[in-house]
Amino acid sequence: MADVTQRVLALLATLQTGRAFSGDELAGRLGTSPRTLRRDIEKLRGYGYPVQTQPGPGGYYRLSRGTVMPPLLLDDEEAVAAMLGLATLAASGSAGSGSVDDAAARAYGKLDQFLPRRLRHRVSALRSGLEAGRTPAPSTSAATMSLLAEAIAHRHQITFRYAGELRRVEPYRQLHLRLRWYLLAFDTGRDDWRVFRIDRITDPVDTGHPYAERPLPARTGLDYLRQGLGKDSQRVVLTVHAPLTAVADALRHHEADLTALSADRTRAVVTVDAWQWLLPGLAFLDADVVVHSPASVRAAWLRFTARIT
Amino acid sequence: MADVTQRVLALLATLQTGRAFSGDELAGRLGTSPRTLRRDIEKLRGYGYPVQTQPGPGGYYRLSRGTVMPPLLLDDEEAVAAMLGLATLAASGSAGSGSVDDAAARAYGKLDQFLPRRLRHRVSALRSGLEAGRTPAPSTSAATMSLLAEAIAHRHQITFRYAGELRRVEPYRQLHLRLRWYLLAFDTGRDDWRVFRIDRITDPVDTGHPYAERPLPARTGLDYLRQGLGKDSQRVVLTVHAPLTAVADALRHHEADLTALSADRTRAVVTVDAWQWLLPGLAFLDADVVVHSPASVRAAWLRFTARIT
DNA sequence: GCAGATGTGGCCGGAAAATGACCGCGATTA
DNA sequence: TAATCGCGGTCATTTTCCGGCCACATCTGC
Repeated sequence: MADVTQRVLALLATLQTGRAFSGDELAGRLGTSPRTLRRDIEKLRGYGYPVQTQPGPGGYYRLSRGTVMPPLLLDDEEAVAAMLGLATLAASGSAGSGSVDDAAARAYGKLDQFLPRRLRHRVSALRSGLEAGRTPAPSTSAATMSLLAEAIAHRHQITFRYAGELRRVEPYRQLHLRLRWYLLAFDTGRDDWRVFRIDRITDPVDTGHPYAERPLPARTGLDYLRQGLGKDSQRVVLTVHAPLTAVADALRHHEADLTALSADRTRAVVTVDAWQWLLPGLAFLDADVVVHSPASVRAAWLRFTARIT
Repeated sequence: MADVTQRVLALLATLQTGRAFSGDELAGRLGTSPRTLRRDIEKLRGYGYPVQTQPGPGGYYRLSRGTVMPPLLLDDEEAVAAMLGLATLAASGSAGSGSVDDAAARAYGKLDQFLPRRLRHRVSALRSGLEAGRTPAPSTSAATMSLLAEAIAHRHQITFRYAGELRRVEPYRQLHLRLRWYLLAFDTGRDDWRVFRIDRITDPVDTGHPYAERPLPARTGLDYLRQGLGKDSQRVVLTVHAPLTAVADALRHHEADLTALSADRTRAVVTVDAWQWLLPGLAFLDADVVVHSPASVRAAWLRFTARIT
């Protein structure tokens, strides 16, 4: 890709996903050197796109929210991904009327109308050859998510019923973690931050009442959610003698942070409620495993292995 | 404005209005010569943008999107579902370059370009309020899925490498089950039906060689897959050094037949798909366990304990 | 507080692309 | 039939781009 324009377009498309990317990662994706990437970023800034950066370890580039984009096209892979996304979403949940899975199933049926003609045959081929099994997951209402999104964008307080109680909150983010959707909000009644499961929210109402934005309680909403979910859980550090991809597969149901130590050794930092849940995945993986910390898990682990021999 | 990228971006923005522009007008707006404008248009076409032109008096350039694609097909819920589907898909996987999750992330960033104007603000509100955490999962290549889809649609035999071996198969369905994608195909080498994990398929090639369709081995592909996954269920016999009631509790999720050998020793005959699933229950139980049969499980069990110490 | 990771931007020289001018061609319209 | 307007080849010149290198600033984790 020795074409600046195309590279900048790709850079925009990548940044627009909202994720943060490290310089090396972006340079790798765009097939160019870090130096050139910096120049491209600089160029984007020159055009008025607000690219945030953060130096230091864990540094990143990220596009500020809510900026206007030039028209970007879906390439073939992206079109395929769109279909798959809808297919998998349609397969998760209860298919109740008004649920996102239901809407996804409908959208899945007609998305090809939106795609460039060149891709239509490909997408229809994809559709005719797919079968998706239902993955039981909490079913979320599309209308609720949409209402929440609007309220977040306009900084409007909302009220809703949750576990029988009426709440009034300032909504900040909708978070997706482990197949579930959560709402991060400041609960004006409790005067503190709270995370709600969106599938349990009923009767949401946008009060239209504006609120002043507060700083997030953590660097990102997900960090806060993880902290909360992780209260009762532990970070287990292990080394597995298997390639990263294999480990990712084995631990796909867990919250894991993986690092490749070498081609066939992987360091995993897994957050789990109980170390016992790690066992099946590791057993299926059939690879040597060493637990490093915490000491309590290490001890329990050794005790267990002693007991089952 | 001696900057190609900026000029092309401006050109895109101008054309996005939907109006038709004459070459001279565009060249004037962009402050360049008609020749260069033509080159820019050519470049846009190269990127896939459908720019219509018309020679002769009253000739023009125009972006054809909007007239060709009726953008009113998705209702609000469906648009939301599409975004969520992409966000979910983008969050699952390892984000390797070329994987579907990566493509989904990019598509997620661009989808609003394809929605009716009425929905754009809604979708961009949704996007700016979303954060999705990564769920480590096997990463599937979008290109592979797409190739498989084409082959299925055209009933072409394909070859690919799987676990080191070269296979030649007649592809029938791509199946999604429990966060994984599978290919149901008739393996001409083995002369039988087989299910392959798509993330483990490499070097797929559409041979172009047609095949005659066979009846599926089950009512649906998923049925067959489920049968296959459950085919290996076996009776595992073990002795646990714990009271029967405790064992019953630990194995409550399994199909188990228990006998009290003594007050604190219990014989269990459990039917499971895979012995690995027994591990958490036994680990929570925290008691000595001995596996008696089958021999294969006993061997695997010992192997596992050796590996995790 | 220090070490290391990561973004920043200046500089350099060779390589590559962009530019505008000119031209003949073909399609379209009046 | 003639005028208009997009198309694209060629060419010499100018401009930009690229990647490597470096010194520096900033931030995190220990």
